[in-house]
Amino acid sequence: MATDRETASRAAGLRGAGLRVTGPRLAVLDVLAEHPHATADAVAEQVRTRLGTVSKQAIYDVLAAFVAAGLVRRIEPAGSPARFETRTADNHHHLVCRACGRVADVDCVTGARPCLEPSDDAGFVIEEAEVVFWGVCRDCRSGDSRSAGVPAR
Amino acid sequence: MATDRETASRAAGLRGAGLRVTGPRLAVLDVLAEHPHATADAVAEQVRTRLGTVSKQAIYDVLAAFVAAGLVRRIEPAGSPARFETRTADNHHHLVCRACGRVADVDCVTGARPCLEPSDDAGFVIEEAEVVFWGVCRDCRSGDSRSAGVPAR
DNA sequence: TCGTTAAATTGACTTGTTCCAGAAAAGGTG
DNA sequence: CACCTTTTCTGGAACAAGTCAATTTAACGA
Repeated sequence: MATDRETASRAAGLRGAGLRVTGPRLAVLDVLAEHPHATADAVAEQVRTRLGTVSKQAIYDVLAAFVAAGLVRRIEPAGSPARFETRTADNHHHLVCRACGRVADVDCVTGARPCLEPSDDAGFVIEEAEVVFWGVCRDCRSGDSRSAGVPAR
Repeated sequence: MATDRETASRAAGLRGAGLRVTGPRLAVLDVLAEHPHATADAVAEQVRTRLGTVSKQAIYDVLAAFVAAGLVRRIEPAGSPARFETRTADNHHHLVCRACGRVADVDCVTGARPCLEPSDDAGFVIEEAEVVFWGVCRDCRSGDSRSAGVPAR
């Protein structure tokens, strides 16, 4: 749950991005601050613990608006539903657990976007390099299975 | 369409992987040789031009068997259905067009897998680093829209 | 406080993929 | 060649994630 201070700063952020300030929007930002890399479903669930009934559509709309406004970044590791995070300023990358789907952030090795250049661009104009490190997290190695998180497909 | 020679070598490859040699399997390999990065749907369509009726399930079964045997690699760029390619030996990467979804290969800059190491592994054991370069391909920049390929979502 | 317009609601729908069952057809082995 | 097993078939049903469309509700500037 957010403090008044946090809420005020989020509301300002929304206005700054030209978006109206509404309960669902503040709640989504709050949820993402607490649970980075949450799926749309997980966001909906958490928003509902704060506000009561909120439609699935509202969640998708809010997330889409945030992504369009650059307030939220959407990542979509293979075999996982889309995940959302508020860390957008830097061009960081992700570690994804093959067993449980857990996602962790890694700072970009080189700093500025696109951070990596292809050896041959095949005529493409490159905007961004996305790096995903696939592996197995600590919990899935030791406890094996039934660890927290969504199982990978 | 494959030459007899190609077909023979593919059949040998299947046997080597402990898989039976069947029409649909050879056809899928043939299609993937001609159309790297094809989606399951596109593979099905092309296989049907070669063999007539082939069920969607057969295609999914064949692709899954190939992926399990390491003969085919499955990639899943955000916003696109899964795509399949036969280039599995090297750890190369991909360029994806944000406008039309087209995928192109890029050789790995560093060579051996995992080719990149995270600055902090957060307790994960890293197996592989996947790099996706997002950009806009030549056709989508010039002709704009209606270029070949599947439009990105 | 009012009107404009963005946002939320509801519920059906699409897409990509998987699973299921039983029957038919191949492949490889002896 | 005959047999056993794997693979494929038809066809459907189910799935999860996400989208569309029409209507109602609410934010915020005038």
